[in-house]
Amino acid sequence: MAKINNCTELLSPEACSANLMAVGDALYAIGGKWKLRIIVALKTGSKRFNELQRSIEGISAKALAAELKDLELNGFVHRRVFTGTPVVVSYELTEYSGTLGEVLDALSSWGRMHRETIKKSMRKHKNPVV
Amino acid sequence: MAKINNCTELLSPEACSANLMAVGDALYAIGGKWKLRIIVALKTGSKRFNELQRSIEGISAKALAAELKDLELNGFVHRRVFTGTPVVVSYELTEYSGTLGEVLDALSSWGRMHRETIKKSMRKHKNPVV
DNA sequence: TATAGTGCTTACCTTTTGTTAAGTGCTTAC
DNA sequence: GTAAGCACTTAACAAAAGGTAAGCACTATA
Repeated sequence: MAKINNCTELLSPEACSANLMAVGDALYAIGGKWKLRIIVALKTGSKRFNELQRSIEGISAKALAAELKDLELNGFVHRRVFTGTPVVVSYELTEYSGTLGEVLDALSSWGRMHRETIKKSMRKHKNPVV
Repeated sequence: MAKINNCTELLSPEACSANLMAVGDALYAIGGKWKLRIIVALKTGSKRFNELQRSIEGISAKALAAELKDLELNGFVHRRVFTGTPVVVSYELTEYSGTLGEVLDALSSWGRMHRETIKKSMRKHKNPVV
């Protein structure tokens, strides 16, 4: 009610366009449907291809392969091949992907909060969809 | 070198799938190419439609209109109509979009850092593209 | 002998996302 | 009188993203 909220702090136009560029850069690198999910999934430690696919609901082999290539190219993920039978390939986060810590924390805690908010507003409207 | 980095802190599988869900929820609400940029652009205060379009490089009127509708429906943006000639419509952030503060801060500071990293690695490889 | 698991790749197709260009109806500025 | 600005909307189209199903070459299991 009488709470001072962040959105009342106005940004200067210069700070705004600098932020727009920074957010644009970030989205360019880690935007899209899958990249952040893959990184989150790898936070439990290294995973093999099929293991990853099983832990990320809804991703196809094609999408996973393409995203992993991209993430490797951009230095977020390290691909390690164990020759043997069968050949095993494991993926793990690089040190650089550790710089995403704050982003991931902010995003996941916001996601949790948002889900609660939605649930509450559904109860309020007595409209229990699904 | 000997720095302890975040990515060595492993998550338990349960925490991981909870995080996957939370990040998924967040991406569902604010993912995509434009939503966060629009919110950032509105952090300078309310803006009219064409003003917004000018400040967000590359967005078309159709995309902007669609995203604004979505943002309004989900409670991030408030649409205010001033009847008169010509009719003026202004968009501003709601209090709820203030909850995205940490996400936006984390994302934009990471974006800045990432741009510097890329620039440095380009200098290192003596490959000054563009 | 057949099935499933290993890590992908390929061809084909659908869905999503986005663009451009035009138009609407009204007004003010040149 | 004509152009431009206001806030969009629509149609037609193109590009990007992503899904499905099959296949590869091999092995362990039933």
